[in-house]
Amino acid sequence: MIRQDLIKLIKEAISEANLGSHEVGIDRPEDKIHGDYSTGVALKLAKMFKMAPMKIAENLQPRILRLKPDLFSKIEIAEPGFINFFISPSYLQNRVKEILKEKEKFGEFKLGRGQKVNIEFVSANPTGQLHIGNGRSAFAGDSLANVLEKAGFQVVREYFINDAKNSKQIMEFSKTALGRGETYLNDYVKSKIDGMAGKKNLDEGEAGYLLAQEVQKDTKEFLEKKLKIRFNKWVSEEEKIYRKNRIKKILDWFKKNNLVYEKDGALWLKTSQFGDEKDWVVIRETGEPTYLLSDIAYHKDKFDGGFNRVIDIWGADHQAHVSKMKAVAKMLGFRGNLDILVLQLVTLRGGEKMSKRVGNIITLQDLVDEIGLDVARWFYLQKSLNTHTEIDLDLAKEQSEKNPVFYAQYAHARICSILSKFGKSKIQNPKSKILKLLNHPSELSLIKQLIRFQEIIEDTANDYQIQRLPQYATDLATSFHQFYQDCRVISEDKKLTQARLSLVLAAKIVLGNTLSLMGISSPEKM
RNA sequence: GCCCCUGUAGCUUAAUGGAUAGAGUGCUGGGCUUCGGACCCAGUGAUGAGGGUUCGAUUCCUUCCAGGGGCACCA
Repeated sequence: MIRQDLIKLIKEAISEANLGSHEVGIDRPEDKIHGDYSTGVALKLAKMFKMAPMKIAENLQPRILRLKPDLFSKIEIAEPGFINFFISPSYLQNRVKEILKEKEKFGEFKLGRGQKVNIEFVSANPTGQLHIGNGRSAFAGDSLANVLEKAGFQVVREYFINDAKNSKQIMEFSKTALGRGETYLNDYVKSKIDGMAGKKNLDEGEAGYLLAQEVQKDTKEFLEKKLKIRFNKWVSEEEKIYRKNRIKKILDWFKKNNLVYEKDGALWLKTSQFGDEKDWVVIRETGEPTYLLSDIAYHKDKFDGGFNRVIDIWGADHQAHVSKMKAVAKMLGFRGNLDILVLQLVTLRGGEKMSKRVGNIITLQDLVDEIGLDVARWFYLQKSLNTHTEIDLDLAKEQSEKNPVFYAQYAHARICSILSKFGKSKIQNPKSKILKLLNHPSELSLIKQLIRFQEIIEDTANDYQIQRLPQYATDLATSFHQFYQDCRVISEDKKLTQARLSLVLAAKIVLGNTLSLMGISSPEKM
């Protein structure tokens, strides 16, 4: 990958110049006159060595160029001490060959090689249909998992089902199931209860549990069939945590290690000794375990699973739970990273919080039916996860004609149209000599955009900022549309036609890859 | 009261401490005898307020203002 190559070269040059070793940051300047890539490392070194930054940049510039002259068309120095890299056309032209060779594997790399990631998302309470808030977790989690896989991680996608019979939630759900209460009751739940006729004589925990199973069956089908999101692992709290005595085991371990104490008739966990602000109750006065305890028992399994990263995607209402689990991870001696993503709220235009407990809900299904899966996924992904987002259903639908998703898809359809017009079978494998013909600025900037795909994967796998994907898809589509405008692909010039077809094919591969990471279709026609 | 997230063009928003803050939408004006005009090009227009750190701050620190979320022996 070019960015990693650059970092390596710059580090070599720094050490050659006896300036020690230093972290090197690479930027992608917005203005083309500052090159394709740049570094401000001379400015940093200047401070350390108390030297003029321009002097350092002037020292490094020829060294870097000498290390790999073919990579650059030039390297410039700019005030107050930037080193700007201009990538040579021949390097870029050869990347087209690389993309065509690697096809859908292009962009995969070894960042995560040999590393395992567990990512848990959605995990909605099994007391009703998914709502528009769950959509954020579903789409963000799915895309993030896709990116991590692309980055070489072995990824386990997990869904936790909150269905313990002795939980208050399922108890309440039982009352509703048996007609003794109205918690969680709505038309959908009512239809599920009606379907359970004949099982009226169940005890309270059992009735809610069975009803939850019915709901969960629908949710699973909705996720897999309609949203096309797959999970590797479905963990039922009732079956995996309670039936297998996980609670008792973890409790015994806490007791043995003196991590719990009794107070006011309840049992408290010493989370404050591990960085949390206070201790929390794990066993109630009534003798029942709290949600925290069962969540600990659940996470213990994840922590013991040999994962380098455990990622939890939670709604904003779980924010207070973050510091607890972080403390617990330390307590249990988890050596990997526990990354908890707290998603900010998705609300309606009116501002009412989406909840199964109030009426007037909009389900995720309704939303997807209304605006389409592709538009919905793009809509959710394009905003930073920690921004509170407001959905105006009418507006989302109204704007769908102008949604950027169509802009990106249109580029893909155009590509397919060109390829089929020429005849796919007549496209030859590109030779370097032919690819040298790709010299138009629009051709070269399209290639630059294509190889950026690897950087997108790397950055997103590290910082989880998935809004980068739709952003990139838009940038890539723009580069393609510009190229299309400036460079006629199929022409009398047979060699140039072949060269440009190769580039078009490469664009199809990368754009298709990007859309598929987002779970968005790549139409051949629109 | 304490903790978390957010405040950027009219609207929706982007930006690992980098150079002239980037898009979409809106509005104004241009562009196809030829591969899809759902396109391209140009113009318009923004960092809530004040301090601080830095060669450089949308980004880090701090005070304030505004919105949202959380602070349970709920999940």
